[in-house]
Amino acid sequence: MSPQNTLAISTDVVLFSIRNDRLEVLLAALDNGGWRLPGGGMAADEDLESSALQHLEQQTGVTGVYLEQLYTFGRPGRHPTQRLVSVAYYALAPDEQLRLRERQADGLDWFAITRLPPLALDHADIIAMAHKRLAAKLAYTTIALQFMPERFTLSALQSVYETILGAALDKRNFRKRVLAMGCLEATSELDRHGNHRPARLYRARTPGKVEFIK
Amino acid sequence: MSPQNTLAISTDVVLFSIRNDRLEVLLAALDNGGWRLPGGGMAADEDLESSALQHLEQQTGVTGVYLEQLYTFGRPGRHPTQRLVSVAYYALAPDEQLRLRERQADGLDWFAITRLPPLALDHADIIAMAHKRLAAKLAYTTIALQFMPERFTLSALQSVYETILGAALDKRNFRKRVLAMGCLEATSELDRHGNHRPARLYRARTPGKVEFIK
DNA sequence: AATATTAGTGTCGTTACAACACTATGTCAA
DNA sequence: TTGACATAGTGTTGTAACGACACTAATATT
Repeated sequence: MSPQNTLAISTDVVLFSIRNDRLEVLLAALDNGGWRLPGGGMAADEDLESSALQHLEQQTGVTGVYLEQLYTFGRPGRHPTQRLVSVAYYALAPDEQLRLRERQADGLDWFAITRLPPLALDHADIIAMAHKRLAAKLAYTTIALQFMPERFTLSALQSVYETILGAALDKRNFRKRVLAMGCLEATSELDRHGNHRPARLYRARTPGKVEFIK
Repeated sequence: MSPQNTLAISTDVVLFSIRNDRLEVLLAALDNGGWRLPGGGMAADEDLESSALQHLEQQTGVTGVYLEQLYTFGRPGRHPTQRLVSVAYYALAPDEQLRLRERQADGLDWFAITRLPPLALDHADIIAMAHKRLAAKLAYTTIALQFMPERFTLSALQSVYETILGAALDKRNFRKRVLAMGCLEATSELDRHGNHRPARLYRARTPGKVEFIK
C-alpha cells in the first residue's frame, strides 16, 4: 500500500472552557511552531468516544469532561501523507476542574476562540464548527451548565452566557428564564467573598445531562 | 492483520421520503431475509459525502437528494468480522423524484418508519437517530422543503408537516407561519385536479438550501 | 457608622402564538 | 344551466411569553 492508501482514523477533541471571561480552547504545540487539537489515532479495539477521551487524558491530563460527537472530517488530501479520517468531538468543562488536572502543562496552552494560532490540517475548521454548534445549543439546551462547577451562583451562570453570546443580559429576565427551565436547585449554602452581599449557591438537578428546553 | 484488526470505513444513507401519507425509508434486501441501509465501503481516494452519494446511486439509482451527515458509529463489535466504522448520512427527496429514478427496484423496498423489518448491524439505531434528528430540525429549519417537488401547494406542504409530526395543524396558522419564514415564493400557476377550486403553486426561493428560522 | 459592592426582586407594555368559521372557485352530474 | 360537492383561501381576538426597566438587601471594609 502506498502511504496515500493507508487508511487511518483519528479522534480529535475541541476542549472549551471559560477563562478570563472569554471562551477558550486547549491546544497542543507542534514542533514547527504551529498548534493542533488534542487527539490521535484510534486503536483497533477501542470505541471512538473512548479514544477521544483517552488521548485527551494522555496529552493533557484532563478527565471527567462532557463530550459530544461533532462531525467526521474525511476529505482526501486533508492530511499530506495518508488518508486520514478524523472523528471530531467537542468537550466542555468548568475552569476549576481543569486547573487541577492539567498535568503536562508544557506544550499545552489555552487560546481565546477569537485569537487562534496557526493550526494543523483543517483543525481551524473543526474549531469553527464546534464553536458554532456550541453557540446554537446554548439557545435550546442546558449545555451551559457543563461549564459550571458543582455549585455556582446565578451571577456566575449569567456571566457564562454573556461570554459565549458576547452580549449583556438583563439580570431579572435571565434569572426568571433559567429558573423556569426547572433544572436548577437552590442549595442552602451561600457564596461569601468580597465586601458585598453573599450569593445563594445553586446546583444542577441532573449534572451530567444536557436537556432540551421548551 | 487479523480480520478484527482490519479497519474499514463505510458510509450508510438513511433515505427518507413521504409516501402514502407516511414517512418511509428505503432499504436493501440481504440474502438472509434481513434488510440494510444503502451504503458500503469508502474508497481510499474518495470523499465521505461522495462515497455516500455514489453507493446510493449504484444501489438504488437515486440521485439529486439532499444529504446531511448524521453521526459516526464505531463501537468495536458492531460488525462480526471486522472493525467497521460507519459514517451515517441521511437524505431527503420528494417522492416524485424517486419514482423516476429507482431503477434496481428488486432487492429494494420502502418501509414505514413505524414498521421496520429486521435490520443488519446497528442500522435500526441509525434510522432511529436519523428520525429523531429530522423531527427536531423540522421545528427550527426549512428542511421540510426538501420533501417537496419544484412546485407545490401549501396544502401539500402542510400535509408533509402533519405526516412527520403525526398531528393535525391549523390551516390558517400554518399558512401564516410558513409564509412569514420568507423562503416561499408564489408562482402564477395553479394546480388543477379534482372537482374543486385549484390551488396556487409555490416554490422555494433557495431550493437546495436549508435555512434556520427565527 | 458610613461607604462600597454585588445579590436579589416585580410590574407593565408589547409581541408572538393558538383558537376559531366562513366565503371562493373550480369540477361534475343531473 | 344549475345545483351539489370538494378543496382553497382568508382575519380577528384572546392569551401567554418576553423584554424593558429601578430599587432594596446584605455583607465587608474603612
